[in-house]
Amino acid sequence: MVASAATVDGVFRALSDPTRRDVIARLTRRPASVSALAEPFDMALPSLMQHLGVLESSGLVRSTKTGRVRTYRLVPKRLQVAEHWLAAQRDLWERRMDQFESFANSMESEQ
Amino acid sequence: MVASAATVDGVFRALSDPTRRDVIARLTRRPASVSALAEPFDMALPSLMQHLGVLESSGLVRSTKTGRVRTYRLVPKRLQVAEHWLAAQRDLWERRMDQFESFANSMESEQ
DNA sequence: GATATACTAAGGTTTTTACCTTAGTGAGTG
DNA sequence: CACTCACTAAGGTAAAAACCTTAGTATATC
Repeated sequence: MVASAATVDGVFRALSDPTRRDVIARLTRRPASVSALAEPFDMALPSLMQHLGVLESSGLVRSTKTGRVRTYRLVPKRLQVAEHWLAAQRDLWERRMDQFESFANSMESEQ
Repeated sequence: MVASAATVDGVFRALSDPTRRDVIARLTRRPASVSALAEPFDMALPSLMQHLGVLESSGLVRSTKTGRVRTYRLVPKRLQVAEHWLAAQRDLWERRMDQFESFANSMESEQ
């Protein structure tokens, strides 16, 4: 389950904006309509909708329209794309630290 | 240990580019000079250096110069800024699932 | 059926990004 | 001390991002 570079790009890019992270954080709690999501921001509605577009095209969020209300919900699986990439780096880093430690230990035991 | 929005922005932004993620991945293994980092890319050196600048100003990476060689190394702690944000979302999401489950269970037991 | 509500479409501006080229500078090397 | 090597400085271009305003278009509601 290795996400393509473009997918990872999109996810990290989407998360690099504080407005969008705030939207994600709120959708983590519950689904919400466009206007509910827009309410706390001092921003024109179309601007916020652009952010929603970025989130949706990154796959972090999905929306459906019922009547005149469009409801957004989180796609938690998509957050894993970022989590996995970070976990892979951590793993490598820890291996490196282990190597370094065993090297340091072998130096010590040779004295 | 809550990172400021600007800090989180910078980290996610830095990770949103495949060239920069590749640099990070390589620095996770070992420190490297500018030219070593640039070598695999089909990109003019100054362009790659711009990426290194972005990484360094996000705090994900640190550099020191010895003689004419500048060496870059990872700052693994900075990756945690992203990990922590994601973990917080996962935590909230899981709480929500728990609530949903206990709600579903209580519905069931009322039948 | 008029009015309000919840988006959506279109298009404009400013800033930032991601590249480039060309031209240095300072540190090693023969 | 000329030359190469590893960066660095400066500045230029094209595309994308993040806002905005203004003007729709469907649903609901009275």
